[in-house]
Formats: sequence, structure tokens, C-alpha cells
Amino acid sequence: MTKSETVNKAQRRGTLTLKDVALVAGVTPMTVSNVLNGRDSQVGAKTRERVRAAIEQLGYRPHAAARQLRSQRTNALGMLVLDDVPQFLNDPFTTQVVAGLSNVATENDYSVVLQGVRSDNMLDAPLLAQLRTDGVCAILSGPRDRRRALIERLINLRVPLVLVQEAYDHADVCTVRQDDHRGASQIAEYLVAQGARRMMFLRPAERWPAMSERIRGTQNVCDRHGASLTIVACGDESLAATQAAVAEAIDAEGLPDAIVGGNDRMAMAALKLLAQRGIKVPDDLRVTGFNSFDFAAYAVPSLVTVRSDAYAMGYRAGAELLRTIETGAFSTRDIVLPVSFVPGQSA
Amino acid sequence: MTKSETVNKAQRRGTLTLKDVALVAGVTPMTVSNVLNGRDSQVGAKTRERVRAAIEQLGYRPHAAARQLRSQRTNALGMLVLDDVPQFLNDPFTTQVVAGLSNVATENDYSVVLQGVRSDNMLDAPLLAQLRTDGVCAILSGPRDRRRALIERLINLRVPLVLVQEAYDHADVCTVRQDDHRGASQIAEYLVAQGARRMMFLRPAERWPAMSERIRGTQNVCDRHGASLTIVACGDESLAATQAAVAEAIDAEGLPDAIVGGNDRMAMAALKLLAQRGIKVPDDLRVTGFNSFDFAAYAVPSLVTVRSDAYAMGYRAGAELLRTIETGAFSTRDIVLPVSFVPGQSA
DNA sequence: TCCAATGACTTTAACCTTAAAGTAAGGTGG
DNA sequence: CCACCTTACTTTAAGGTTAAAGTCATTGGA
Repeated sequence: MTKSETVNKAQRRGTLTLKDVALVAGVTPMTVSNVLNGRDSQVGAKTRERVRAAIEQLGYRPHAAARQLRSQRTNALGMLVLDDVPQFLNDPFTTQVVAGLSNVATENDYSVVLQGVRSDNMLDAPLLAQLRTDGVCAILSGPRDRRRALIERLINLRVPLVLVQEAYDHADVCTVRQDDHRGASQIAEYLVAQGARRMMFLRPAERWPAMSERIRGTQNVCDRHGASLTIVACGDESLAATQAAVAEAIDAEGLPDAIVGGNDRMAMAALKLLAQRGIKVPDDLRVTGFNSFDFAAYAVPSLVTVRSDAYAMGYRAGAELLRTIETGAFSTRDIVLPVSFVPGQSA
Repeated sequence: MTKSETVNKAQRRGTLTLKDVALVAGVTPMTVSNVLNGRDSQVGAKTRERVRAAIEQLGYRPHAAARQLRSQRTNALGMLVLDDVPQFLNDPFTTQVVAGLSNVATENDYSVVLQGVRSDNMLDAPLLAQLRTDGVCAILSGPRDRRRALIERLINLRVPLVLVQEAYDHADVCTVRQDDHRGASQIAEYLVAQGARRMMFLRPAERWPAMSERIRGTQNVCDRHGASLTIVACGDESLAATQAAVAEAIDAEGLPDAIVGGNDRMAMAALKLLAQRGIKVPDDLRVTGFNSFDFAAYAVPSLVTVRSDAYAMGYRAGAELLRTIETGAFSTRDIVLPVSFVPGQSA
């Protein structure tokens, strides 16, 4: 193949290889490889420039599969998702985590592999083999013991691992989470300052670390100020389940001074129920949310809530994961990102 | 390597290869490859069973990169995203399209590559080279001429292509979209039946095919029934922009009988503005949405809207794309998925 | 002046899979 | 009983990249 043929190839959809670039630059493919991988000591300055020019001219990009095959590194970060992927993608919080992860990945020439893990065959040998990534970033859901089992499994395999929104006190795990405790305290302090003494906390039936932190944060403040706190489990935290749970609690115990939503979704369900019953918010009853997403602003009245930066969590998790992969040193940091209080009309 | 060593390998994280399986099954790697790829005529029934057992026992999975390199097929579907990926992932509609696409892909042993295309360098040679997928599924946004240019580009390259939510009358493109026209008609007919005669349609400033269809559908019904229709542009369709636009329109023209939201987001912004002004919905004014997502149910009062199945759109688009890739015959179908009317208290 | 060290490359082989061509055993028809 | 076809495999080579080892001028030091 001559030079001009090679140049021509760029226009068509045929694969352009190191060989093509090498031909144009007048060197061997290995030299081009060295330039591409920044092994500067191996290549003279003039040659380097010539190679760069050829790469630019042809619009050459390395063939990821070939690279992976040879180097035995996938340049991919795995995003482990327990349960259903469509459901996962439906949650504005988790998708922003993915967005953050995906962005660090791209910046570092990595890609992201979304891998769903079904409950039954969780992370058996075939799946593990399929999960050929350099490291794994996991957001977990589901029962605590299943989560534990999965984490132990990954640690034993010595897969570089970063957990998102999961507290885990093991030597070799890095966790990235948000300051749920502080966020919950801020909300509770605010409510107390507004005069609330009887609070009702809405939580999903499923137990998970971030929610426990929020409950603890709220409880602490209540204890300190002599306020009461009733915890109401709202099933799968759907609109219907939450409304039913809140209705039952209110009917049984009467109106509290404030309903503290474990998240915005449940808070908005409560808002809707109260509107239907003609209970005025915040005059008759204050309502707060947690983990604000875009649509919380559409609530009437707009929610007093806490905003966390899911994108930043994904980004930090990815950065930490990359550091672990590149250095080989397993990070054991517990990174806690700040949250911010969002004022509103609901409390 | 002996058999037992090979079996051992499965426990560790070392890569398991065809050779390992072959050793256990007592055949050559090629035979294993034939079994894996369903070339049944090449392998005897007994051998096939032995190989299957070995694969199972070891938990072997093919090495995707090696496969790609050899077969020159990536087994990946590209999801082309104009503009920002985090923003894209923030939209419940588009993420469900991704979920659907991702599921067909997985079912057919394909993976999905999310590829953002920035406005500036849109799809230049390097990006195209990087986009090494067997086919492309695109959801487009941004100005019409940029979209056109990108589509033409892909068609010229003869990349198998499926467009989502984009009308395009070219011989070689397959489009998957929803019946926006019919959905809009249903909403408008409903409003007319409720006695509405003066309607106000909320649309974003940016022009795109699906929204135009909704406007046409609404306009047709209004024309047929002698109802008036004012079109209000709501900037970037954010809460603030929409509220400002609606406030201005109402102040200038007085209250219409109904506000027809081009989508749920704008409808909910209107609902909030009306609540703040003490205007009763639906008594004083009816409000409808479009393209329902989960949170529309949280609106007070709950939105009359139209539900489309974004997941199904992604799924159909992926299926069509796979057919195109496998058969090599470019589909030119224009697939229109049905939408369904969602009753509510807002109209 | 000659050897060793250095710099700037090139050569070779391997990563794992698969298309294509090869082979050997068993069967069939004339 | 031999040519010819099947059937059921095996062998070979290639796909694009890169680690490691090899080559060959220069340069610097003794």
C-alpha cells in the first residue's frame, strides 16, 4: 500500500492501523506505538513530530480491542447495578452518578460498562468473567446481606473497587458518599427552629445505609431538643404506598408538626396527600424532602430539601477508582461529600 | 498446563481461554469456537456435549476484545448523543430509550456505547474512527441543520442507522418515533369535549419534529371545532422560563380555557404558577401535559397527559438496528409507536 | 584508540479468537 | 475395491497492538 492509498483509506470506513501511520511517517509501527503511549525516551524529537503529524493527517485512532487484547487491560470501569437496569436508569440520582463516572472515564480514555447483576445468580463465575473491567464502581441496593456478600466477593477477587452510597468498614474498600447525617441534622434543626416538636419521618421499607444516616441525624437533633420522632415505613416509596402509609399514620396519631421525607419522592407524595385533604402546607404542617432532584422545584409549595451532587459523587468515585487501578494501591478512603440546604415554601 | 491447573484458573482472576476449555474437553480450541458459535454441522453431538460441559464447568466466557479483533465486528450499538451527556442522562425520557436499547443489545450479545457528540467538532474523522460500532442509534437535538448534516454524514458512510424521534425522509434511514400527532389530537379532543374553546399551547423555543407534530395535532382539532390556539414559546422549558412565558401570555391575553403543555415539564411549571396565583385547576382553567414520566403523577392536581413508551422506542430502535446489521439490508421503515391518554384531575 | 554506554530506533512474538484450508476415518456407489 | 463424498475434526494464519529483546550508529571516558 502506498502513501496516497493510505491517506485515501481515512476517507472510507476501513480500519486505519499503526502500520498505515508508520508508512506515512516513515518509521515502524512500534515507533508510532511509542509516540502514542508517551514513551518519549524511546523516540527522537523530530521523529515524534513526524509521527504526530501523520496521526493527525490520517485521523488515526488506536483500535481499542487490539489494545485490550495485547495489554490485558480493558480501559473500562465497570458500573455494577444490583437489580433492574431500566429501573436504575429511571432514577435521576443514579443516572447522574453514572454521568459523573462516565466523564472521568472519558477524560482518562476509559469507558464505562454498565453491568446489571440480577438477584438470583449474583456474580457467579460466568458473570465475573464477563465483567472484564479494570475496576468496579458499585451502587448497591437490595437486602443488606446480599450487598455484603457481593462486596466480600469482589474484595476477595482483589478487583479495584469503589462503593457509592454504602458504608463499609473493610480495609480494602474505598467508599464515596454524601453527608446524609449533616443534611438531616440541618433539616431537623431548621424544623425545630420553626417550632416543630412532633416529627414524622418517612422512610422506605427497605433498609439502606444512607437512609439510616438520615434517620440518625434527625433523631439526634430531636433528642437534643426534646422533640418526638415517629418513623413511618412507606413500602416501596411509590406514590400510592407512601400516601397510604402517611394517611394511616396521620389517622392513627393525628397531625404532627412536620413530615420529614427520607427523600423528595416521598415528601412529594405526602404533599399531594395533604393537598387532597385540604391540609395547608406549611401553615398546618411542615414538609421537607431530601436529595433534591430537578423536579422538586415543581412541587407546590416548593420543597425545603437538601441537595447533594450525584454527578460529583460519580466523578469522585471514578477518580478514586482510576487512582487505584493506575497505582495498584487500594484506597481505603471514606470520602464524604457535602450537601447543601435548599430553602423553600414547604416548611 | 494440566486439567486441574486449568480448573483452578477459574477461581483466580486470570483469563480463561478457548485453549483451557479445549484441554478439559479433549479437543482443539477451534472445535470449542465452533460449538460456541453454533456451527453445529462442524461438531459431533457427543463432542458438543463434552465441550458444553467444559464451558459450564470452567465458567468460560469468550474474550470480547479478541473476538472483535478477529471478526472485525464490534458487537456494539452506538448511541449517538448530541450535546451534553450528563444532561442527556438527566432526562427520564432519553434514559428509558437507552434502557430499551441496552436490553435488546444484551439479549443479542451486543453492548451499547454511549457516544456524546459535541457541537463544534461534530463527527470529524477522529470521532468517526473512535465510533467503532456495528451500527448507530441516534437521538438528536439541537438546530435542524446540524441534525441534518450529521444524518447525511452517517448515511454517506453507510453506517447502519436508526433515528429516534426524528422525522427524516431519506431512502436509507429507519426512524422510530411515537404517535405525537394522535396523542395531541386526543388531548385536544378531550379539552374540546370539556368545553374549552380558547387554548394556549406551551412549546420550547427550540424547534424539533416531535413538538411540531404535537402542535399540528392540536391545531387540527382546534380548527375542526372552531377553537382558538395561541402558541407560547417557553425558552429552554425550565421552570423559571416557562412560568415567565405563561405569566406574560396570561397577563396579555387573559386566561384561556386550557393550557396545553407541550410536555409534562412545562405543564407542571404552569400548574405551579397557577397555584401561586390562586387560579383553580381545573375549575378556572384546564391544564394538560404530554409524554408522561413518573413524576407527573405527583402533580397536584394530577396531570391529564399522554404516556409514551420510551423504553419500547429504544427497544424497537435497537431491534431494527440489529436486523439491519445482521441482514445488511438497510431498513427504511418509519415505525410509529402508539401513545396512550392518561386521565387525571387537571382537566 | 578502543570499549562501554547511550540513544533511537527495529524485530519478534504474543494476546485470544476465527475463517479458511487441511486431514483422516468411515461410508457409498459403480 | 477404488474413486469420491461426508463427517468430524485439526492446522494455519491473521486481525492490531505492545512488551521485551535486538540492532546499530554515536558519544564519552580511560
